[in-house]
Amino acid sequence: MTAADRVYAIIKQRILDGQYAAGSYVREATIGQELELSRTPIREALRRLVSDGWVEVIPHHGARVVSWTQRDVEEVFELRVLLEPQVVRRAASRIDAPRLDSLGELACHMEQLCERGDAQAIDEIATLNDRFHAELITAADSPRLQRLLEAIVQVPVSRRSFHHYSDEELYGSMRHHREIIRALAAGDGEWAASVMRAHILAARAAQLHPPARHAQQPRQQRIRSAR
Amino acid sequence: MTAADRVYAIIKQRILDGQYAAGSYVREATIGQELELSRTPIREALRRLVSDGWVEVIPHHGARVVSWTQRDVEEVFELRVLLEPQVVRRAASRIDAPRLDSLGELACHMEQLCERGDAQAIDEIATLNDRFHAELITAADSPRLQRLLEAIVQVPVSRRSFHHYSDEELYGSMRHHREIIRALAAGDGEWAASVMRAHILAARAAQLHPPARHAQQPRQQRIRSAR
DNA sequence: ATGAGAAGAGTTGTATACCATTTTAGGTTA
DNA sequence: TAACCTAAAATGGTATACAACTCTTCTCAT
Repeated sequence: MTAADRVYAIIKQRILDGQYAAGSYVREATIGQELELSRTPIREALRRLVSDGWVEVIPHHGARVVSWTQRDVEEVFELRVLLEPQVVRRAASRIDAPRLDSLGELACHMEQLCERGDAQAIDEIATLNDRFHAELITAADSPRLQRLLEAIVQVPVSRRSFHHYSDEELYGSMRHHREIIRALAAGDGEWAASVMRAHILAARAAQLHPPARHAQQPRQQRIRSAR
Repeated sequence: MTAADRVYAIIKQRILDGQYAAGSYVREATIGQELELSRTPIREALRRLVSDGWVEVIPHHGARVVSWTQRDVEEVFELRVLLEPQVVRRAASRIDAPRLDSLGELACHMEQLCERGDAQAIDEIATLNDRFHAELITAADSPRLQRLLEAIVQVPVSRRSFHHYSDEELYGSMRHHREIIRALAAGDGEWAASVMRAHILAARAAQLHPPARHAQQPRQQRIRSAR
């Protein structure tokens, strides 16, 4: 692992932690002194962060942590609604039994974590959910599709989205996972794509309209205790 | 504009021109001497070209211009079929009169060039077609959608595709342009998206199955003289 | 008081140098 | 002939010095 790799990981982590706030500048010299490195590896790390969409460079002025507006989030969901169904549409005719089993285990593990329901469990669900989608992308076997999705699905958004979920939304998400697996096992790409589309649209609804949940809170409680 | 930006643009252009053939190596030292620059900006440009998918790096050996397989072309069309309709779906509710006029002029100009039909005219059509799509993307007003399309629509493919067109396919393409404009003028995103989808699928058919044209050559001639 | 313009600080952009690593080609030896 | 060794060539990674640019601030004339 090179110094540039480490710098890349460190800066990215600090952006995720909120240590580097959106809109603030990441100074090459500052990081360099702190990590006792020259500007060269820092620059390379910053360029990679730019191409990954984490920071933007203003020529001769600096690298700024990107700010996410509501509009940005909507744009990403709009594209995910197109691309993620395509992932499973392709995967349906290409996935093999071992990977299906692997998906099943991930779904099972996520469901168990759902039962716990605490904040840490939510975090773990988010991690497993990422792996679930990553498995699907691998099964889809389309490097370009993978690249496009990696380019737009920024972890800070997807990671936090689970915390916005109501119990109903969370369990709905788990049911989607199961149904996607069934559709893939059946080799039915359109079925899988439809479920995935619903899956993404549900995520968007939870992300964009969290206040609506409050009015339904009592009903969710009933559903939760009913399981 | 920095030197690295210029190098990036120059190398990309040379790949498009065919000056740097697929599979050939882009040597840092060679470009550096030619443009009278050090390796630093060249390296930066090459890294960006790698992350944009134009070249690939063989460790310790060099940066090679990527070769396009039939599968790559299919992958790109598969993604364009998803993304380009989304462009006009968005544009339908956002486009203004001046831009509609501009699209009309481009369509008009392309149709005139169709009448000529020589190789140079085809080249000019390809250029105008690129501008047509670029106008649509601007009207769609989605930076991410634009970025994704720029990332996958490698011009060497789209540029040459028109030369594969039969007359029938070429005129069909022109009719698509007109119908897209009509749909946009009507503010009907789904109509526009459907036509665009057909537009891309037609392009794919022309690109992937050029031999099929030969059997129809006489009929095409008739159609051409019939207009 | 206000606007234009210049100077300065701060920051990035580029050149150059150094050594490590790897590949490749060529030559040597058994 | 085949295996091995060696040297050249190219990139990979980093450090350092200097050039160029941007933005701010201060001055000065109106």
